[in-house]
Amino acid sequence: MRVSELAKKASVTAETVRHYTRLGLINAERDPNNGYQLYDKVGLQRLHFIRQASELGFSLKQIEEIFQQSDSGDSPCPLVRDLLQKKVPETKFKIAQLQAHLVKMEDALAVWEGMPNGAPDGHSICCLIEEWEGTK
Amino acid sequence: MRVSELAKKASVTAETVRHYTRLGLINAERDPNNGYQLYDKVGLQRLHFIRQASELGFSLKQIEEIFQQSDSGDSPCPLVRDLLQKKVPETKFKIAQLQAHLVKMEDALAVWEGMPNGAPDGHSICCLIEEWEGTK
DNA sequence: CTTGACCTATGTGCTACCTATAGGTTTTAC
DNA sequence: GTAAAACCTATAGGTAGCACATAGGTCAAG
Repeated sequence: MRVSELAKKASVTAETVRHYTRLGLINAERDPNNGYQLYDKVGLQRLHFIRQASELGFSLKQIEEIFQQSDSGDSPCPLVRDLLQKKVPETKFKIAQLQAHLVKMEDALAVWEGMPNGAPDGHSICCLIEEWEGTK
Repeated sequence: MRVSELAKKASVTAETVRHYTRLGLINAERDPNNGYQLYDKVGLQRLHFIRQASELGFSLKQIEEIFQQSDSGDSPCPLVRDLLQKKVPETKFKIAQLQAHLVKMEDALAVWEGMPNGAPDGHSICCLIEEWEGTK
């Protein structure tokens, strides 16, 4: 099958399929007549896999590593477990950061509630930000 | 003062200062002798502002808009309020997504707890991911 | 035989910088 | 006085994961 057909089956754009193909994550053969990319079942399987793994937060680079493992005959499962276990605390950290971030924003908005809009006087840019000390 | 000195005062790298300068967020004069960038108090003030605003989640593009407002003599404060108010729900959404993400990962790890590492058999890549249907 | 849907490769854009290259300048130390 | 260390410059390319635009070739239907 060709890019569009494969793309539809996995609910992604044809560009995405080409992107993965360029990165070597999916193999394709060339139609000798017109140079079109031709994909098979394995391509579809890999595409599904990529999507699943992406959803779990794996980067395309990590997915490439996983493929390399399995292509070279080793079980990638331990690698996958390992990667995921590292990702959990990372994600927790990101969430904590965003939440701190959110608090800062809501805090700033609350503090600004009673403050006037300063006209630019050549000394300050926006009093709202400059007089906000950062709530730690 | 020169890049490095300015950078130190704001605890950023010299490259970051150059980046902001290239984007036109900070103005610098040239030393006619050697072509070095020379910054003044205003540059430092702007740099501090950029960092504060970044911490609040503003993009450099938005910061540029804020500067344009204040440079053209208008108070940027309403713009700042507006931008921040839009940012709050966006951040909440991102947090929710990451949390859903986290749940997926922990879920997967829990399910995999009792599963064996499949050796690649030419049909599956990593049973852990493939047999994981996505917890919706 | 033309139209429209499909395919190709290449290159650019997005964010906020970081790193590398290759070279000129200034300061410090001996 | 000079040589090394520390500093500066510009340009280009890398990062993640595609989306989009360009310019063109291919193919099925009417």
